[in-house]
Formats: sequence, C-alpha cells, structure tokens
Amino acid sequence: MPELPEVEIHARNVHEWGVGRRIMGAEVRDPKLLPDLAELRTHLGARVAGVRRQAKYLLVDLEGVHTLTVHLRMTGKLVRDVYTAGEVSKATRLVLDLDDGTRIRFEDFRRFGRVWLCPSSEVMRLPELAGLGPDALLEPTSPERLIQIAGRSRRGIKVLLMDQALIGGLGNICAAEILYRAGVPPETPGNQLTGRQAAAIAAEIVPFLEWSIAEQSRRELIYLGEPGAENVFTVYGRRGEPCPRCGEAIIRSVLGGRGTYSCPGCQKAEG
DNA sequence: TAGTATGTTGGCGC
DNA sequence: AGCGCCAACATACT
Repeated sequence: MPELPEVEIHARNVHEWGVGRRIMGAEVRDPKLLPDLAELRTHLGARVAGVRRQAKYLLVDLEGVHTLTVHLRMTGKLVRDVYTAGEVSKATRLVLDLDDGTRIRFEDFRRFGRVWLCPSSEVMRLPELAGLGPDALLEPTSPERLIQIAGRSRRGIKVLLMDQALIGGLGNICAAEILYRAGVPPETPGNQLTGRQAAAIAAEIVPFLEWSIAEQSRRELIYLGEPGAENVFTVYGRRGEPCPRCGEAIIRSVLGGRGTYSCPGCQKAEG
C-alpha cells in the first residue's frame, strides 16, 4: 500500500529495468484498468525514455512523447520477472514485455490501481494530477509554507499532511511517523499549531522520506499485511507496544476516518 | 466472524 | 466554504 517512498522505489526499479528498452508486448488483463488497449498497442516498439515520480504517481515516459501514468492505490505493485509463456496470477492486471526479455507485471489484487496513457505534455493536466500540491520530496515544504497551510484550517495536522492538494505524496504511515518524530499530536488543529511545532514537522518530512526509501530499498518491497512483511516503522501499526523513546504504550485513534498511531508520551499538546 | 487495510472520489448534512 | 462522516471501489489476512 504505497505512499511516496514505495512509489519512489518503484520508480527507481522501473527506471533500472526499462530505460532505453523497447516495449515489445502489452497485455491488458483487466480492461477496467486501461480500456483503450488499442491505444497502448500503437506504442509498441517505443523505447522507455524515462521514469519519474510525482507525489504517489509513477510516470513512464515513452519515446514519441506519450506517458504511461500509474497509480498503485492500495495494493498495486510493479514486479519484474523473466519472460515465461503461460501462467500469470489472478492479481496481474497488465503485462509489459521489453526487448531484452524483461517482463514487467502490474500486480494489484484489490484492483484499485489506475493507469492512464496520454501525451506527455498533458500529464500534469490529468484531473488526478492537476490538483496536486508540491511534491513532499522534490519540493520540500518550508516551515513558513506549513504555517501558511495549517493556519487557514481547523482540521487536524495529520489530515492536512495527508491532503494531496496541499502536499503531494504523504500518506497515512508517513504522516503518523513524521508527527511522532516531530513530537506533535496528530489531532492538533492546524490553526493551533505553534511555530515550534510547524518547524519541527517541516524539518522531519524529507529525512523521514529518505530514511523510509533507504530502509525499504534494503529488501524486497513487501507491504504491511502481506505475508512476510516486516514493520520497520516506529509507531504505525504498533498499538499497545512500548514507545522506544519514552516507554509509554503507542495508541491508536481515528482521524479523518483513518487509523492513526501516536505516542501519548512523546506527542504532547503545546500552548 | 468481525475488524483492519500505507488510497481516492463523491455525496450528504451541518 | 469548510468540515466530518460515510459509502464505494474489491480483496485478503488475522
């Protein structure tokens, strides 16, 4: 269930596997994913010119100025295997075969993922991407901007961090972990955030993202909840466990309809 | 069995 | 307008 770090890892993987390679085969196994298979087929033979990430979107630029945009949503993954004729799992929604025998499969058992194909010049005009705020990693949020964003809203700071129109890329895990690092309670209304708190949050965003990317790059990417997954996070998914810093039990609450993990000892209200 | 799920959109009501 | 809440999407694991 990917957020910015997981999508970044996917982007790096697909870059490594695909850049300079020609896409020689495309099989859409779920028409709902990409109804216009014929359009994709017109790009067979095109080289992959580049792979980018914008917030939680993965952009595969094809030679010939078209871009394949992918959103993995909750359970999407792009995996590589060596070309084999025949069996593909039920979760496979798209198969791309490259000219060196590499096969890239889009696996997505919950089928929430989405793919778009459009001229590269129009990518950022897709309704889904047009409303995105600055990317959390590529265009770091300054304390000043965070104060500006937060000050206008009564919503909880965690909900604000997750609002893709304000900052692109942060999801439920990132928001919880960043607020834990910053020592700020997730329910703190934006307009009650102190300058110190805003500065602490802004200072933790990029370091957390870089840590998460590096940490999860060390092994095969397995989402929490999948068999064999290892929870590398400090508070997320750890209700009842002792905080490694203060020893108090991690609590779970609900904010904006999402499970929210925090440490009552380390994240105390100010002012 | 009920609860939970790292995402996003759209609707309803206050 | 802003905000909270809920359902929908579809499936698996505990």
